[in-house]
Amino acid sequence: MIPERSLEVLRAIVHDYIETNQPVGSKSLVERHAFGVSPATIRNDMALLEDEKLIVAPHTSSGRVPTDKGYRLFVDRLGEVKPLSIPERSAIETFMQGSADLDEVLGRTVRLLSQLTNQVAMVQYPSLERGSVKSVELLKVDDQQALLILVTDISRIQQHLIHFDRDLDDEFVANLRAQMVGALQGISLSQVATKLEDFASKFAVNRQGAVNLVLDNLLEQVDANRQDKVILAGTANLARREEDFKGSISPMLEAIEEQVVLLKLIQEMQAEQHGVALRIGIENEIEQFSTTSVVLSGYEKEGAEVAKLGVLGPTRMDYASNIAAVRAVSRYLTQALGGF
Amino acid sequence: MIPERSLEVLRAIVHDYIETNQPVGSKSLVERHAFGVSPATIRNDMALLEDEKLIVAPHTSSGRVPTDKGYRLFVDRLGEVKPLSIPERSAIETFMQGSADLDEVLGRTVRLLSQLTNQVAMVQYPSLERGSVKSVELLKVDDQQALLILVTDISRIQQHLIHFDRDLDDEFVANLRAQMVGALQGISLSQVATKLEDFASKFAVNRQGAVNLVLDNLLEQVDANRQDKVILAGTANLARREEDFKGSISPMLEAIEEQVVLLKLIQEMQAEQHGVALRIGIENEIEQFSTTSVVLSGYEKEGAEVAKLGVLGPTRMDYASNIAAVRAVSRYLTQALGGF
DNA sequence: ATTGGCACTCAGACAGAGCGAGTGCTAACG
DNA sequence: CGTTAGCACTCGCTCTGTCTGAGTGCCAAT
Repeated sequence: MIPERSLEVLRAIVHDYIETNQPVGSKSLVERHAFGVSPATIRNDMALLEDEKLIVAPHTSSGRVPTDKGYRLFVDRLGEVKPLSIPERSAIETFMQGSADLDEVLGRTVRLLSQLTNQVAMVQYPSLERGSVKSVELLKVDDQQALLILVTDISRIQQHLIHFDRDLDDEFVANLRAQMVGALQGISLSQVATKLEDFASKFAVNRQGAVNLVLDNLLEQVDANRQDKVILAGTANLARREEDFKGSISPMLEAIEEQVVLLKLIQEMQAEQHGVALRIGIENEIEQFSTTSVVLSGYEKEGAEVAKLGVLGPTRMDYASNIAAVRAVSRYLTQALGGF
Repeated sequence: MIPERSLEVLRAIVHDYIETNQPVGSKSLVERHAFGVSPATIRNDMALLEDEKLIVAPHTSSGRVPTDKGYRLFVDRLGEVKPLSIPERSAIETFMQGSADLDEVLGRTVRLLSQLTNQVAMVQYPSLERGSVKSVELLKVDDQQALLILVTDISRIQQHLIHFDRDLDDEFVANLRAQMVGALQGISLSQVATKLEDFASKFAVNRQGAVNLVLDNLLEQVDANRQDKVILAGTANLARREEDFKGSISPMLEAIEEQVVLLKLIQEMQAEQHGVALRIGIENEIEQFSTTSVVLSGYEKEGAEVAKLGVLGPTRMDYASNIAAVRAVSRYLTQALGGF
């Protein structure tokens, strides 16, 4: 429906606007891109694009700026994904090297991603919905305290110190531990709650208080696994590109600080093409993000997607390279997680 | 040396400027504060204060603004610490309630402090320089992996998963664990390294590789304890008060994201009066913070200061209430830590 | 020491002019 | 019929000049 050349014009507008941050006019357009036609012709095309709400003029008789819809068309049909440069690739590789535990890997990943894109980067912790219990431990630390440890199969380890109101005896601790291991080892996290229902009844009545205390803690840890978490890096990049956001950036900073908001956002977004999910400006239902775009991609562990990672920045962003970066980093992360 | 009334004038200037964010002039000053003298008199006093570099006129013939030196004199000699309001106190108390482990307590604390002050709040993790080993555990997780756990007396718990290149046998693990517990339990963190020097030689030669792997991990954890960490909240408050910062806020956001910079800052600052350390504007040697003030206070565990907490904001901040808030929160935190 | 008076300064608000980039329309062209 | 040149027009910017008001410093009088 929209003629080929008009689409080329749109591509050129998006390109130039991202580069210069100025509304782009017909004349400069023909100067910078060899269209082989005159400005007047381009103007006709631009009028068409404006009718389609793909571009808009900030004020009468100024150049045009892509709308959210324009960006959308651009990424869906026009933007090739820029492959990463060699230095970028090697940066990723050195960054990922020699990381040990999950926290560290994810921490590095998020910083890497923010450096690569100059945007705010976010990495969601693996959801352990489908995870399973690898091992449970109960360690007596001193007379009234014990450490409960839960290791899941994605090598996430959590521990929690439990205070008892009576002294613990070794035998009881050992017994309780053995029972828990027996009941839980290998089962999936979602089944833990049901599996533990009658658990306390196996113990002497005067012990049940302590047993339940431990079980409550355990369930809390399982729940903490289910309830996701996001880490961020590069918040300063928001401020650096403040001109790109209409109003002030403080509502956005606030929203970003709210885990809940971010998680909701991440939850809602589903991958489109290239295995990448993208929301542009107003497409985000969240009001604070109406001038930002979000690029997300899932990453995997043992063939199954466990969580997402991506960047958040102004709608006027370099989609081609950001999408490429997010995709590449998610692949490297998947690869790194394979090692666990 | 500076007459009493001139100091009163300075106090009034600081007060009004903090409130209005406008350079304050002689006329409005006599209107808002019952000095009982005419504007002309105040002008003489202001000229004096200007000679002393306590205030400065942004441009010829405008009102005056306190200099960093002026703020300094203000807090040192003039500002009474505002006691917190009842709602504020109860907010602190409910906030602190029902927190379990250290991470959670500190997390709540930092958010509380940022809400209370409307500034960027920071809480340093307890330095374990003087901490000691409460217990060490080594748990076999599967054939080739074991979990090394270090519990210190401030109830900070760290764990790390170790991969071995050969299968582990239970006996070896139990033995190694017992040896480590025997050697380390109760000794201070700073002594761990020396204590372990000859440790590996007690084991069979073909085991020493594995032993050293574990020991290296352990030392790493001890080191991680020494190397401090800071958590932040309320970064959005920076953006909200952007007018207060000369240039852009992005260099500051960057500096804040750099743990190293913050830690250096915290390290350098020493408590002055009221048990609170204060750096105003240019007093911070760190360039990015030359338009910000930092209020810090130590918090304690078992009578000894273990780390610091505080806020960071524009030099034009309400020192009286911020100092009060930092002090109060640090006390409540000290109290909360007593429970561990 | 304090005060009233006065001349002076300067940032900020306001208005008008000129510029220039860019547009939409129309008529001519291949 | 798509393309183009020409042209009148629009409107945001920038520059300039003017005015205003808050505020100052100084001086002579109290």
